[in-house]
Amino acid sequence: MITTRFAPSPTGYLHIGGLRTALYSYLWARKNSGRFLLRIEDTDLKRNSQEAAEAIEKAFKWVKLSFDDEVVYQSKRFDIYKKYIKQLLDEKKAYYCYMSKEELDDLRAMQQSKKQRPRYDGRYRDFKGVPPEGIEPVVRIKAPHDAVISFIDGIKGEISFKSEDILDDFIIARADGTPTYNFVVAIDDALMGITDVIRGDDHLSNTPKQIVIYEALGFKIPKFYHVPMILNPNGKKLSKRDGAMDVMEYKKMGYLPEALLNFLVRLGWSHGDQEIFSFKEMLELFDPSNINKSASAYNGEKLLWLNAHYIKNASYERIIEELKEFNVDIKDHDKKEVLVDAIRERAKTLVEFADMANSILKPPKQYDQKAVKKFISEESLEILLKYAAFLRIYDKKLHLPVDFEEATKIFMKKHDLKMKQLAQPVRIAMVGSSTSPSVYDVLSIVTVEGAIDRIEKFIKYIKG
RNA sequence: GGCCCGUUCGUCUAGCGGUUAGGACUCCGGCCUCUCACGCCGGCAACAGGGGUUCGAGUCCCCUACGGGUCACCA
Repeated sequence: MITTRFAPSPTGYLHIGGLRTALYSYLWARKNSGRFLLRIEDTDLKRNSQEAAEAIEKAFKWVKLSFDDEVVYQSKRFDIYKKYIKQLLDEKKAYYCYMSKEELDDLRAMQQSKKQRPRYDGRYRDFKGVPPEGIEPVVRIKAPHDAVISFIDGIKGEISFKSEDILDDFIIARADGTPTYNFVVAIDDALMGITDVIRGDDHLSNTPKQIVIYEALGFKIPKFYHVPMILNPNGKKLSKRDGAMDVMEYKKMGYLPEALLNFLVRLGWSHGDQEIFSFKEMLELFDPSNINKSASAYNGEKLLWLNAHYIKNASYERIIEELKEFNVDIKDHDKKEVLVDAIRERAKTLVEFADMANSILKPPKQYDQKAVKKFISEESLEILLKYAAFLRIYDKKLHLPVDFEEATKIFMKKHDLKMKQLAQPVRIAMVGSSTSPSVYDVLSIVTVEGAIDRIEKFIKYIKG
């Protein structure tokens, strides 16, 4: 069975890079009928994690990714880590180091001045003497000396490090007794039964350290997949300054979660030429072995296009429900289907959708001056007046867009008018601008009574 | 700086020794049309550079350049 995990440190929100690796982990586990777990990496007691963890879970709820089992908080597992620290100490695989922070800093400074790689010199590795007074020791692990640590990365292939290049006897427990990151990650991944670790490739160089822990403790080493980072549109590292790092921001901006997920799954992964993936298809087709080796730049245009696609194809119920979040409630409107269909082809986000809906639902507060100048004349006002009178006669028979279309054709024929001559003035009177969905759709939603009101109001405005 | 990883249109990518290097987004034309969109048709646009290996290289190897990651008693 495959078990994967998402292990964020609680920084306050879930960002899109995190969501992507989480999605990959989720897909891979669920595709194989395995488990997908959440672990909060909050060993640094200075930070508060409860709120952050809740924010993260809220974001996952929005995109409908779910976790198995209980959420694991590292801050609640210190007893477990202590046990393993003791074990390593007892087995002489780790040792107390009494070097003070100042001494360490001095050592590092000296090494750097000699252009050497800063590293612990192992002075307490085989220390047998009397420990210095007044120093709380840290615990260091005995890292192998002349070894090559290599593993097969599921994305990048074989990766190997020489221990002399990257390893020293790194700290596994701080002076205050709390364990450090690379130590707890290895322990938790092992104890939680994680078989496949899918994470950002910024962790690539942590991997050999974690392998040292796995080996010291006799744990089975999982399969690693190091996913390349997401870059901003300029090809630089994605940061808060690029905006919309927080997944929940996308909700506020009117994105559908399936669009975000589709966007993210395709960023760095592909299945031939396919662009659109339903959740079911992702589950069927995803395989981490064809994740790209190189970083991908974030391209908002494509996300917008995907969002438009999902809006176009969403059910009425879905859109009506989503629109409530943006203060548009058309659940009881008798022309709600006409309205949704009129807008779904035009709106790229739910925010735009709501704006467009309001522009039809509510009488215009102002009229676009350019449009008025271009399309409104004495003659067109005359036409509008006649059209209003005409609509009044047909009143009871006009409901659906086709009703308006048929009636309007009669009107145009009677007055020898072209569609263009009528449509633009009507449009301006209805919504205040020269762009909108089909006038028949608008008329149907506005109703005859509303249309007459708007025409009268518009004429009053022009004359007045 | 050491170590590690990467490099196909502007962007996301297909390609797994023989292709007119394909698709998608963006952009530009055209069609449709009551406007705006949608849709449809068409177009612009790429193998970082240099050496090898091979009958043949975007695909394999090496070097260079460029980009990124990482080197904590942070995670």
